Amino acid sequence: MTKLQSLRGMVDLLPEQTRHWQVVESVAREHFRRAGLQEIRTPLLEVTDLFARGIGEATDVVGKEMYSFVDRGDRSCTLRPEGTASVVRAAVQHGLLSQGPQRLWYGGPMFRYERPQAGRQRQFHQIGVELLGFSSPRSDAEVIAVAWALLADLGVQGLALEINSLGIPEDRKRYRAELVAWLEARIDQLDDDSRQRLATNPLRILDSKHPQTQALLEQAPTLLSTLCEESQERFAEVKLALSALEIPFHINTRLVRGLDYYGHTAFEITSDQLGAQATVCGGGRYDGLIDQLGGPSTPAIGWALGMERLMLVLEASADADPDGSAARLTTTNPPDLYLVNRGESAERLALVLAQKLRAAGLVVELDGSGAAFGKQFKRADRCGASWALVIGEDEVERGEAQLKRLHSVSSEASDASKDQLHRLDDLSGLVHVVNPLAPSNLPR
RNA sequence: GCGGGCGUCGCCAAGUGGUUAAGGCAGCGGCUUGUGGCGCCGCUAUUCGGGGGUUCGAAUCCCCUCGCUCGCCCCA
Repeated sequence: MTKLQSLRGMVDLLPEQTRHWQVVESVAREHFRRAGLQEIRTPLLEVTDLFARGIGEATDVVGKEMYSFVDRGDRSCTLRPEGTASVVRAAVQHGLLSQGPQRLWYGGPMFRYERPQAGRQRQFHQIGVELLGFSSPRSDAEVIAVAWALLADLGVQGLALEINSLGIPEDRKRYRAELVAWLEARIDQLDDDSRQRLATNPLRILDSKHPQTQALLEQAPTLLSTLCEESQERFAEVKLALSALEIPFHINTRLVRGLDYYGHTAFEITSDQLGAQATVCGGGRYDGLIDQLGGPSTPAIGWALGMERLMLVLEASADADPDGSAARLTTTNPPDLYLVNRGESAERLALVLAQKLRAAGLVVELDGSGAAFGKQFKRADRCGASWALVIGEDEVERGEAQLKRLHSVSSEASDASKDQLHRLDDLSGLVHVVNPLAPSNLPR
Protein backbone atom coordinates (compact mmCIF):
# COMPACT_ATOMS: atom_id res chain seq x y z
CA MET A 1 0.00 0.00 0.00
CA THR A 2 1.39 3.37 -0.96
CA LYS A 3 1.72 5.97 1.71
CA LEU A 4 -0.94 8.62 1.81
CA GLN A 5 0.26 12.15 1.42
CA SER A 6 -1.15 15.59 0.89
CA LEU A 7 -1.80 16.82 -2.61
CA ARG A 8 0.92 18.78 -4.33
CA GLY A 9 1.07 22.36 -3.15
CA MET A 10 -1.24 21.65 -0.21
CA VAL A 11 0.64 21.97 3.03
CA ASP A 12 -0.06 21.11 6.63
CA LEU A 13 0.53 23.63 9.35
CA LEU A 14 1.98 21.76 12.30
CA PRO A 15 1.77 23.01 15.89
CA GLU A 16 5.14 24.69 15.60
CA GLN A 17 3.79 26.78 12.73
CA THR A 18 0.27 27.38 14.01
CA ARG A 19 1.83 28.95 17.08
CA HIS A 20 3.49 31.52 14.84
CA TRP A 21 0.40 32.01 12.75
CA GLN A 22 -1.75 32.65 15.79
CA VAL A 23 0.57 35.41 16.94
CA VAL A 24 0.41 37.08 13.54
CA GLU A 25 -3.33 36.66 13.31
CA SER A 26 -3.95 38.15 16.71
CA VAL A 27 -1.74 41.16 15.98
CA ALA A 28 -3.57 41.62 12.68
CA ARG A 29 -6.97 41.34 14.37
CA GLU A 30 -5.98 43.98 16.87
CA HIS A 31 -4.84 46.35 14.12
CA PHE A 32 -8.08 45.81 12.25
CA ARG A 33 -10.14 46.38 15.36
CA ARG A 34 -8.42 49.67 16.01
CA ALA A 35 -8.93 50.68 12.37
CA GLY A 36 -12.67 50.07 12.64
CA LEU A 37 -12.58 47.15 10.25
CA GLN A 38 -15.05 44.32 10.62
CA GLU A 39 -14.48 40.74 9.65
CA ILE A 40 -16.42 39.14 6.82
CA ARG A 41 -16.30 35.42 6.07
CA THR A 42 -17.35 34.17 2.68
CA PRO A 43 -17.51 30.63 1.24
CA LEU A 44 -14.43 29.02 -0.21
CA LEU A 45 -16.48 27.83 -3.13
CA GLU A 46 -18.17 30.23 -5.53
CA VAL A 47 -19.82 30.14 -8.92
CA THR A 48 -17.03 30.15 -11.51
CA ASP A 49 -18.61 33.09 -13.27
CA LEU A 50 -17.91 35.36 -10.29
CA PHE A 51 -14.17 35.15 -10.88
CA ALA A 52 -14.42 35.08 -14.65
CA ARG A 53 -16.36 38.34 -14.56
CA GLY A 54 -14.58 39.89 -11.61
CA ILE A 55 -10.92 39.14 -12.19
CA GLY A 56 -10.98 39.04 -15.98
CA GLU A 57 -11.19 36.15 -18.41
CA ALA A 58 -7.84 36.98 -19.97
CA THR A 59 -5.80 36.91 -16.76
CA ASP A 60 -3.62 33.92 -15.98
CA VAL A 61 -5.39 33.46 -12.67
CA VAL A 62 -8.72 32.84 -14.38
CA GLY A 63 -7.38 31.41 -17.60
CA LYS A 64 -5.18 28.66 -16.25
CA GLU A 65 -4.90 28.62 -12.50
CA MET A 66 -8.39 28.05 -11.13
CA TYR A 67 -9.56 24.95 -9.30
CA SER A 68 -12.86 24.56 -11.12
CA PHE A 69 -15.21 21.61 -11.31
CA VAL A 70 -18.82 20.78 -12.00
CA ASP A 71 -20.80 19.83 -8.90
CA ARG A 72 -23.60 17.27 -8.61
CA GLY A 73 -26.11 19.90 -9.57
CA ASP A 74 -24.25 20.66 -12.81
CA ARG A 75 -23.03 24.04 -11.59
CA SER A 76 -19.56 25.19 -12.49
CA CYS A 77 -17.85 25.88 -9.15
CA THR A 78 -14.46 27.32 -8.33
CA LEU A 79 -12.37 27.36 -5.18
CA ARG A 80 -11.68 31.03 -4.64
CA PRO A 81 -8.35 32.18 -6.07
CA GLU A 82 -8.56 35.50 -4.20
CA GLY A 83 -10.83 37.27 -1.76
CA THR A 84 -12.00 40.53 -3.23
CA ALA A 85 -14.55 39.15 -5.69
CA SER A 86 -16.25 37.14 -2.96
CA VAL A 87 -16.33 40.04 -0.54
CA VAL A 88 -17.90 42.25 -3.18
CA ARG A 89 -20.41 39.56 -4.10
CA ALA A 90 -21.42 39.15 -0.47
CA ALA A 91 -21.72 42.90 0.05
CA VAL A 92 -23.91 43.24 -3.03
CA GLN A 93 -25.98 40.16 -2.28
CA HIS A 94 -26.84 41.33 1.23
CA GLY A 95 -27.33 44.95 0.40
CA LEU A 96 -24.50 46.03 2.67
CA LEU A 97 -23.70 48.92 0.39
CA SER A 98 -27.07 50.55 0.88
CA GLN A 99 -26.22 50.71 4.60
CA GLY A 100 -23.32 53.02 3.90
CA PRO A 101 -19.62 52.52 3.34
CA GLN A 102 -18.18 49.22 4.53
CA ARG A 103 -14.84 48.72 6.23
CA LEU A 104 -14.09 45.02 6.02
CA TRP A 105 -11.33 42.50 6.50
CA TYR A 106 -11.14 38.81 5.71
CA GLY A 107 -8.70 35.96 5.93
CA GLY A 108 -8.39 32.37 4.89
CA PRO A 109 -7.29 29.92 2.26
CA MET A 110 -7.18 30.68 -1.45
CA PHE A 111 -6.48 28.23 -4.26
CA ARG A 112 -4.45 28.59 -7.41
CA TYR A 113 -3.16 25.78 -9.56
CA GLU A 114 0.43 26.95 -9.95
CA ARG A 115 3.82 25.37 -9.71
CA PRO A 116 4.78 25.53 -6.05
CA GLN A 117 7.92 27.34 -4.97
CA ALA A 118 9.10 29.30 -1.96
CA GLY A 119 6.23 31.38 -0.60
CA ARG A 120 3.85 30.04 -3.20
CA GLN A 121 1.55 27.10 -2.72
CA ARG A 122 -1.60 25.84 -4.37
CA GLN A 123 -3.55 26.37 -1.21
CA PHE A 124 -2.26 29.53 0.32
CA HIS A 125 -3.60 32.01 2.81
CA GLN A 126 -4.35 35.65 2.58
CA ILE A 127 -5.47 38.33 4.94
CA GLY A 128 -7.07 41.27 3.22
CA VAL A 129 -8.77 44.56 3.80
CA GLU A 130 -11.51 46.05 1.65
CA LEU A 131 -12.94 49.55 1.95
CA LEU A 132 -16.17 49.68 -0.03
CA GLY A 133 -17.75 53.05 -0.75
CA PHE A 134 -14.62 55.11 -0.19
CA SER A 135 -13.53 57.41 -2.97
CA SER A 136 -11.21 59.91 -1.31
CA PRO A 137 -7.49 59.69 -2.05
CA ARG A 138 -7.05 59.81 1.70
CA SER A 139 -8.74 56.41 1.97
CA ASP A 140 -6.04 55.05 -0.35
CA ALA A 141 -3.41 56.30 2.05
CA GLU A 142 -5.34 55.10 5.09
CA VAL A 143 -5.63 51.59 3.80
CA ILE A 144 -1.94 51.50 2.94
CA ALA A 145 -1.15 52.84 6.39
CA VAL A 146 -3.04 49.97 8.02
CA ALA A 147 -0.96 47.44 6.09
CA TRP A 148 2.25 49.33 6.74
CA ALA A 149 1.64 49.65 10.48
CA LEU A 150 0.73 45.99 10.75
CA LEU A 151 3.85 44.80 8.94
CA ALA A 152 6.07 47.18 10.86
CA ASP A 153 4.53 46.14 14.18
CA LEU A 154 5.07 42.49 13.31
CA GLY A 155 8.74 43.28 12.87
CA VAL A 156 9.14 42.81 9.12
CA GLN A 157 12.56 44.08 8.14
CA GLY A 158 13.46 45.84 4.92
CA LEU A 159 9.97 47.08 4.15
CA ALA A 160 9.41 49.17 1.05
CA LEU A 161 6.28 50.63 -0.47
CA GLU A 162 5.96 50.98 -4.21
CA ILE A 163 3.07 52.87 -5.70
CA ASN A 164 1.79 53.80 -9.09
CA SER A 165 -1.37 55.13 -10.59
CA LEU A 166 -3.19 53.21 -13.28
CA GLY A 167 -5.59 56.09 -13.83
CA ILE A 168 -9.04 55.64 -15.27
CA PRO A 169 -9.89 53.15 -18.03
CA GLU A 170 -9.53 55.88 -20.70
CA ASP A 171 -6.02 56.66 -19.42
CA ARG A 172 -5.03 53.05 -19.70
CA LYS A 173 -6.56 52.71 -23.17
CA ARG A 174 -4.68 55.74 -24.39
CA TYR A 175 -1.46 54.57 -22.79
CA ARG A 176 -1.81 51.05 -24.11
CA ALA A 177 -2.04 52.36 -27.67
CA GLU A 178 0.95 54.60 -27.07
CA LEU A 179 3.03 51.84 -25.52
CA VAL A 180 2.15 49.29 -28.17
CA ALA A 181 3.09 51.72 -30.93
CA TRP A 182 6.36 52.53 -29.18
CA LEU A 183 7.23 48.88 -28.63
CA GLU A 184 6.24 47.80 -32.10
CA ALA A 185 8.74 50.24 -33.47
CA ARG A 186 11.37 48.41 -31.41
CA ILE A 187 10.03 44.88 -31.72
CA ASP A 188 13.42 43.50 -32.73
CA GLN A 189 14.76 44.43 -29.29
CA LEU A 190 12.03 42.59 -27.38
CA ASP A 191 12.29 39.12 -25.84
CA ASP A 192 9.93 36.39 -27.02
CA ASP A 193 7.72 36.53 -23.96
CA SER A 194 7.20 40.23 -24.27
CA ARG A 195 6.46 39.97 -27.98
CA GLN A 196 3.73 37.53 -27.12
CA ARG A 197 2.25 39.86 -24.58
CA LEU A 198 2.31 42.77 -26.96
CA ALA A 199 -0.91 41.36 -28.37
CA THR A 200 -2.48 39.89 -25.25
CA ASN A 201 -1.56 42.10 -22.31
CA PRO A 202 0.93 44.81 -23.27
CA LEU A 203 0.92 46.51 -19.86
CA ARG A 204 2.40 43.40 -18.33
CA ILE A 205 5.52 43.84 -20.43
CA LEU A 206 6.33 46.64 -18.00
CA ASP A 207 7.18 44.26 -15.18
CA SER A 208 9.10 41.84 -17.37
CA LYS A 209 12.24 40.60 -15.65
CA HIS A 210 14.14 40.25 -18.87
CA PRO A 211 17.19 42.54 -18.45
CA GLN A 212 17.32 43.68 -22.04
CA THR A 213 13.61 44.46 -22.03
CA GLN A 214 14.01 46.31 -18.75
CA ALA A 215 16.75 48.44 -20.25
CA LEU A 216 14.65 49.19 -23.26
CA LEU A 217 11.72 50.19 -21.09
CA GLU A 218 13.82 52.88 -19.40
CA GLN A 219 13.08 55.02 -22.41
CA ALA A 220 9.46 53.97 -22.89
CA PRO A 221 6.58 56.33 -22.29
CA THR A 222 5.18 55.95 -18.78
CA LEU A 223 1.62 55.41 -17.74
CA LEU A 224 1.99 58.18 -15.20
CA SER A 225 2.75 60.83 -17.80
CA THR A 226 -0.23 59.75 -19.88
CA LEU A 227 -2.75 60.20 -17.06
CA CYS A 228 -5.44 62.81 -17.51
CA GLU A 229 -5.26 65.87 -15.30
CA GLU A 230 -7.84 64.57 -12.86
CA SER A 231 -6.03 61.28 -12.39
CA GLN A 232 -2.75 63.16 -11.90
CA GLU A 233 -4.27 65.35 -9.23
CA ARG A 234 -5.73 62.37 -7.49
CA PHE A 235 -2.36 60.62 -7.43
CA ALA A 236 -0.72 63.77 -6.09
CA GLU A 237 -3.17 63.78 -3.20
CA VAL A 238 -2.43 60.17 -2.38
CA LYS A 239 1.27 60.98 -2.26
CA LEU A 240 0.61 64.01 -0.10
CA ALA A 241 -1.36 61.91 2.35
CA LEU A 242 1.35 59.26 2.49
CA SER A 243 3.93 61.93 3.19
CA ALA A 244 1.78 63.32 5.98
CA LEU A 245 1.68 59.80 7.43
CA GLU A 246 5.47 59.66 7.07
CA ILE A 247 5.30 56.46 5.10
CA PRO A 248 8.23 56.35 2.71
CA PHE A 249 7.28 55.31 -0.79
CA HIS A 250 8.85 54.80 -4.14
CA ILE A 251 7.02 55.57 -7.34
CA ASN A 252 7.32 52.64 -9.69
CA THR A 253 5.89 53.58 -13.05
CA ARG A 254 6.14 49.95 -14.13
CA LEU A 255 3.99 48.61 -11.33
CA VAL A 256 0.89 47.10 -12.85
CA ARG A 257 -1.63 44.71 -11.37
CA GLY A 258 -2.38 41.27 -12.64
CA LEU A 259 -6.09 41.43 -12.07
CA ASP A 260 -8.24 43.48 -14.41
CA TYR A 261 -10.29 45.33 -11.86
CA TYR A 262 -7.65 47.75 -10.67
CA GLY A 263 -7.46 51.46 -11.53
CA HIS A 264 -5.90 54.59 -10.03
CA THR A 265 -3.73 53.68 -7.05
CA ALA A 266 -1.83 50.40 -7.27
CA PHE A 267 0.72 49.46 -4.64
CA GLU A 268 2.91 46.70 -3.36
CA ILE A 269 4.75 46.32 -0.11
CA THR A 270 7.92 44.30 -0.49
CA SER A 271 10.59 43.01 1.82
CA ASP A 272 14.24 42.54 0.99
CA GLN A 273 14.25 39.34 3.06
CA LEU A 274 12.70 37.31 0.26
CA GLY A 275 14.00 36.05 -3.05
CA ALA A 276 11.81 36.09 -6.10
CA GLN A 277 8.61 36.42 -4.11
CA ALA A 278 9.42 39.80 -2.62
CA THR A 279 5.88 41.11 -2.57
CA VAL A 280 4.26 40.55 0.79
CA CYS A 281 1.23 42.72 0.27
CA GLY A 282 -0.41 44.02 -2.85
CA GLY A 283 -3.47 46.06 -3.51
CA GLY A 284 -5.10 48.97 -5.16
CA ARG A 285 -8.25 50.77 -6.07
CA TYR A 286 -11.05 49.03 -7.93
CA ASP A 287 -13.78 51.57 -8.54
CA GLY A 288 -15.32 49.62 -11.41
CA LEU A 289 -15.57 46.15 -9.94
CA ILE A 290 -18.72 46.42 -7.87
CA ASP A 291 -20.68 47.81 -10.79
CA GLN A 292 -19.21 45.13 -13.01
CA LEU A 293 -20.47 42.45 -10.66
CA GLY A 294 -23.97 43.81 -10.77
CA GLY A 295 -23.89 46.03 -7.70
CA PRO A 296 -24.39 49.78 -7.38
CA SER A 297 -21.51 51.72 -8.85
CA THR A 298 -19.28 52.08 -5.79
CA PRO A 299 -15.65 53.17 -5.39
CA ALA A 300 -13.47 50.80 -3.39
CA ILE A 301 -9.89 50.04 -2.40
CA GLY A 302 -8.18 47.16 -0.71
CA TRP A 303 -5.16 44.94 -0.32
CA ALA A 304 -4.25 41.39 0.43
CA LEU A 305 -1.21 39.99 2.12
CA GLY A 306 0.11 36.49 1.67
CA MET A 307 0.51 34.68 4.98
CA GLU A 308 3.05 32.14 3.76
CA ARG A 309 5.31 34.86 2.44
CA LEU A 310 4.78 36.93 5.53
CA MET A 311 5.82 33.99 7.69
CA LEU A 312 8.97 33.53 5.59
CA VAL A 313 9.83 37.19 6.00
CA LEU A 314 9.16 37.11 9.72
CA GLU A 315 11.34 34.06 10.21
CA ALA A 316 14.12 35.76 8.28
CA SER A 317 13.58 38.94 10.28
CA ALA A 318 13.66 37.05 13.56
CA ASP A 319 16.95 35.43 12.56
CA ALA A 320 18.40 38.77 11.50
CA ASP A 321 17.36 40.47 14.72
CA PRO A 322 16.79 38.10 17.65
CA ASP A 323 15.70 40.98 19.87
CA GLY A 324 13.30 42.49 17.35
CA SER A 325 9.57 42.09 17.53
CA ALA A 326 9.55 39.35 14.89
CA ALA A 327 11.34 37.20 17.45
CA ARG A 328 8.24 37.04 19.64
CA LEU A 329 6.89 34.56 17.13
CA THR A 330 9.40 31.99 18.17
CA THR A 331 8.71 32.25 21.86
CA THR A 332 7.00 29.26 23.37
CA ASN A 333 4.62 29.26 26.25
CA PRO A 334 5.44 26.33 28.47
CA PRO A 335 2.91 25.17 31.06
CA ASP A 336 2.79 26.93 34.41
CA LEU A 337 2.50 23.65 36.20
CA TYR A 338 3.18 19.99 35.53
CA LEU A 339 1.09 17.52 37.46
CA VAL A 340 3.19 14.55 38.51
CA ASN A 341 0.86 11.75 39.61
CA ARG A 342 1.00 8.04 40.30
CA GLY A 343 -1.27 5.47 41.91
CA GLU A 344 -4.94 4.77 41.26
CA SER A 345 -6.60 7.27 43.62
CA ALA A 346 -3.86 9.82 43.03
CA GLU A 347 -4.31 9.67 39.29
CA ARG A 348 -8.06 10.20 39.65
CA LEU A 349 -7.52 13.14 42.01
CA ALA A 350 -4.88 14.62 39.68
CA LEU A 351 -7.32 14.56 36.81
CA VAL A 352 -9.79 16.56 38.87
CA LEU A 353 -7.13 18.94 40.19
CA ALA A 354 -5.89 19.62 36.67
CA GLN A 355 -9.35 20.74 35.61
CA LYS A 356 -9.76 22.92 38.71
CA LEU A 357 -6.40 24.58 38.22
CA ARG A 358 -7.11 25.13 34.55
CA ALA A 359 -10.41 26.72 35.46
CA ALA A 360 -8.43 28.99 37.75
CA GLY A 361 -6.40 30.18 34.79
CA LEU A 362 -3.27 28.10 35.03
CA VAL A 363 -1.72 26.29 32.09
CA VAL A 364 -1.56 22.76 33.43
CA GLU A 365 0.00 19.69 31.89
CA LEU A 366 -1.24 16.44 33.33
CA ASP A 367 1.04 13.45 33.08
CA GLY A 368 -1.11 10.56 31.98
CA SER A 369 1.50 7.85 31.85
CA GLY A 370 1.39 6.44 35.35
CA ALA A 371 5.15 6.04 34.98
CA ALA A 372 7.69 6.18 37.78
CA PHE A 373 8.03 9.55 39.51
CA GLY A 374 11.52 9.96 38.17
CA LYS A 375 10.29 9.60 34.61
CA GLN A 376 7.52 12.07 35.17
CA PHE A 377 9.92 14.63 36.60
CA LYS A 378 12.17 14.21 33.63
CA ARG A 379 9.26 15.02 31.34
CA ALA A 380 8.17 17.90 33.56
CA ASP A 381 11.59 19.38 33.23
CA ARG A 382 11.80 18.81 29.51
CA CYS A 383 8.54 20.59 28.79
CA GLY A 384 9.79 23.73 30.48
CA ALA A 385 7.13 23.96 33.17
CA SER A 386 7.99 26.31 36.03
CA TRP A 387 6.43 24.18 38.73
CA ALA A 388 5.56 20.60 39.43
CA LEU A 389 2.80 19.48 41.76
CA VAL A 390 3.33 15.99 43.12
CA ILE A 391 0.33 13.79 43.80
CA GLY A 392 0.85 10.25 45.08
CA GLU A 393 -1.12 8.02 47.41
CA ASP A 394 0.47 9.70 50.46
CA GLU A 395 -0.64 13.13 49.29
CA VAL A 396 -4.18 11.90 48.71
CA GLU A 397 -4.29 10.63 52.28
CA ARG A 398 -2.77 13.77 53.80
CA GLY A 399 -4.77 16.09 51.59
CA GLU A 400 -1.59 18.03 51.08
CA ALA A 401 0.91 18.06 48.23
CA GLN A 402 4.35 19.34 47.46
CA LEU A 403 4.64 22.18 44.97
CA LYS A 404 8.13 21.94 43.58
CA ARG A 405 10.04 24.63 41.78
CA LEU A 406 11.61 23.35 38.58
CA HIS A 407 14.79 24.55 36.85
CA SER A 408 17.79 25.84 38.71
CA VAL A 409 16.80 28.80 40.81
CA SER A 410 19.35 31.51 41.58
CA SER A 411 20.98 31.38 45.02
CA GLU A 412 19.06 34.36 46.38
CA ALA A 413 15.79 32.69 45.54
CA SER A 414 12.87 34.40 47.18
CA ASP A 415 10.44 32.46 49.35
CA ALA A 416 7.99 32.52 46.50
CA SER A 417 10.19 30.31 44.40
CA LYS A 418 11.01 27.62 46.94
CA ASP A 419 9.35 24.27 47.22
CA GLN A 420 6.31 24.37 49.47
CA LEU A 421 3.35 22.37 50.71
CA HIS A 422 -0.25 23.16 49.79
CA ARG A 423 -3.61 21.92 50.98
CA LEU A 424 -5.52 20.27 48.16
CA ASP A 425 -8.94 21.40 49.34
CA ASP A 426 -8.04 25.07 48.95
CA LEU A 427 -5.97 25.77 45.88
CA SER A 428 -6.07 29.57 45.91
CA GLY A 429 -2.68 29.92 47.58
CA LEU A 430 -1.11 27.53 45.13
CA VAL A 431 -2.60 29.34 42.15
CA HIS A 432 -1.31 32.61 43.48
CA VAL A 433 2.21 31.28 43.87
CA VAL A 434 2.33 29.67 40.44
CA ASN A 435 0.86 32.58 38.57
CA PRO A 436 -0.13 35.72 40.47
CA LEU A 437 -1.67 37.09 37.28
CA ALA A 438 -4.05 34.19 36.70
CA PRO A 439 -7.71 35.20 36.54
CA SER A 440 -8.10 33.07 39.64
CA ASN A 441 -11.82 32.40 39.61
CA LEU A 442 -11.48 29.22 41.58
CA PRO A 443 -14.58 27.11 41.47
CA ARG A 444 -15.89 26.15 44.88
C1' G B 1 3.31 25.37 -18.45
C1' C B 2 9.19 25.69 -19.14
C1' G B 3 14.38 24.99 -17.21
C1' G B 4 18.17 23.62 -13.06
C1' G B 5 19.18 21.06 -8.20
C1' C B 6 17.54 17.36 -4.68
C1' G B 7 14.94 12.92 -2.07
C1' U B 8 18.93 7.66 3.32
C1' C B 9 14.68 6.90 10.60
C1' G B 10 10.20 12.04 13.33
C1' C B 11 14.58 15.90 12.45
C1' C B 12 19.91 16.69 10.95
C1' A B 13 22.96 13.60 8.35
C1' A B 14 27.63 9.62 6.69
C1' G B 15 27.72 6.40 2.77
C1' U B 16 29.10 7.44 -4.82
C1' G B 17 28.60 -0.81 -7.34
C1' G B 18 30.24 -5.84 -2.49
C1' U B 19 29.64 -2.22 4.89
C1' U B 20 25.52 -6.24 9.69
C1' A B 21 23.12 1.14 6.04
C1' A B 22 27.81 5.34 10.50
C1' G B 23 26.82 9.24 13.88
C1' G B 24 23.99 13.27 16.33
C1' C B 25 19.14 15.20 18.08
C1' A B 26 14.39 13.72 19.59
C1' G B 27 11.61 9.37 21.53
C1' C B 28 11.21 4.93 24.59
C1' G B 29 13.28 1.67 28.52
C1' G B 30 16.97 0.90 32.42
C1' C B 31 20.81 2.37 36.17
C1' U B 32 17.01 5.15 40.00
C1' U B 33 9.35 0.44 41.09
C1' G B 34 8.37 8.48 45.42
C1' U B 35 11.46 13.09 43.22
C1' G B 36 13.78 16.25 37.68
C1' G B 37 17.77 18.87 35.13
C1' C B 38 23.84 15.91 34.35
C1' G B 39 25.87 11.14 33.33
C1' C B 40 26.11 6.05 31.74
C1' C B 41 23.80 1.59 29.35
C1' G B 42 20.28 -0.38 25.97
C1' C B 43 16.25 -0.12 22.10
C1' U B 44 14.34 2.42 17.76
C1' A B 45 15.62 2.04 8.92
C1' U B 46 15.26 -6.38 6.68
C1' U B 47 16.03 -0.83 3.93
C1' C B 48 17.54 4.22 1.25
C1' G B 49 10.28 8.65 -1.88
C1' G B 50 7.62 4.82 -5.27
C1' G B 51 7.81 1.43 -9.64
C1' G B 52 10.61 -0.98 -13.34
C1' G B 53 15.47 -2.16 -15.52
C1' U B 54 21.09 -3.15 -15.80
C1' U B 55 24.32 -6.39 -12.75
C1' C B 56 26.66 -12.38 -9.70
C1' G B 57 25.66 -8.06 -6.50
C1' A B 58 22.21 -1.45 -6.40
C1' A B 59 20.98 3.60 -1.40
C1' U B 60 24.89 4.09 -5.16
C1' C B 61 24.16 3.19 -12.64
C1' C B 62 19.67 3.78 -16.32
C1' C B 63 14.31 4.76 -17.32
C1' C B 64 9.53 6.19 -15.57
C1' U B 65 6.78 8.32 -11.67
C1' C B 66 5.70 11.13 -7.09
C1' G B 67 7.32 14.98 -4.06
C1' C B 68 10.49 19.03 -2.46
C1' U B 69 13.46 23.11 -3.94
C1' C B 70 15.51 27.34 -7.02
C1' G B 71 14.62 30.36 -11.32
C1' C B 72 11.08 31.72 -15.42
C1' C B 73 5.87 32.54 -16.21
C1' C B 74 2.18 34.43 -12.94
C1' C B 75 0.97 36.41 -8.35
C1' A B 76 0.25 37.49 -2.46
